Amino acid sequence: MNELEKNPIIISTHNHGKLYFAVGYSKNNKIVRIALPQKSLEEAIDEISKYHPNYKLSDKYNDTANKICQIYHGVNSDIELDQLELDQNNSPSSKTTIKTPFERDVIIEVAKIPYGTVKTYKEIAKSIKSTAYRAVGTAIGNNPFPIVIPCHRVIRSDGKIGGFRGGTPMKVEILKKEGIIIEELKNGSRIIL
DNA sequence: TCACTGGCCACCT
DNA sequence: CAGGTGGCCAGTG
Repeated sequence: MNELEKNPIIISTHNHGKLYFAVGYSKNNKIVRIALPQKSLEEAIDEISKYHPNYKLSDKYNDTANKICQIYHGVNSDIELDQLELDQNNSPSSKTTIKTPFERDVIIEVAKIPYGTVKTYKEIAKSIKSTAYRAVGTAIGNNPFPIVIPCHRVIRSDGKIGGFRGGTPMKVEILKKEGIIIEELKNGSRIIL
């Protein structure tokens, strides 16, 4: 048990229409986890508390939660990487934010994808000098910072959308809001490059 | 150590 | 284009 384990994280939330957003902060002012939008406040909080059961609610970081909401809705904005806790040694929970160097490399690479553009899982793998395409997908699936780390901008090599923790439809929705043209096919949607 | 499991890829009908 | 198959490779238990 490290010292941080005793300290609760702080969860702030934001509501927009029927969607609830939540963000978890460690004591040293770093984001440790972000929740994809949920249909209720409880669910949004739970998305974070299940990884960090020791938490307190606060409005301290409501502005961040609001910003995450805006990014979700296609506003071209970003949150600096240094606001995120990317060091697995600093995790306030035994369920760490980023578990391995591989995951960290993937997350950092995905962070570089500009607004309104996409990259493939294969390209991400190549960028980090790896051929582990599938592992890249898994790592992105475990991304603790959805929306802020734009995992929705990573698609399959054949142009199809690929998976998303919040469901492929949500991924499609965010991409459309960023201005990406998507054609509907019988067996799923496809990006028009 | 071993057997699985994936937000995948390439190739084949 | 739509399915199916084998092959990858990092994590997990």
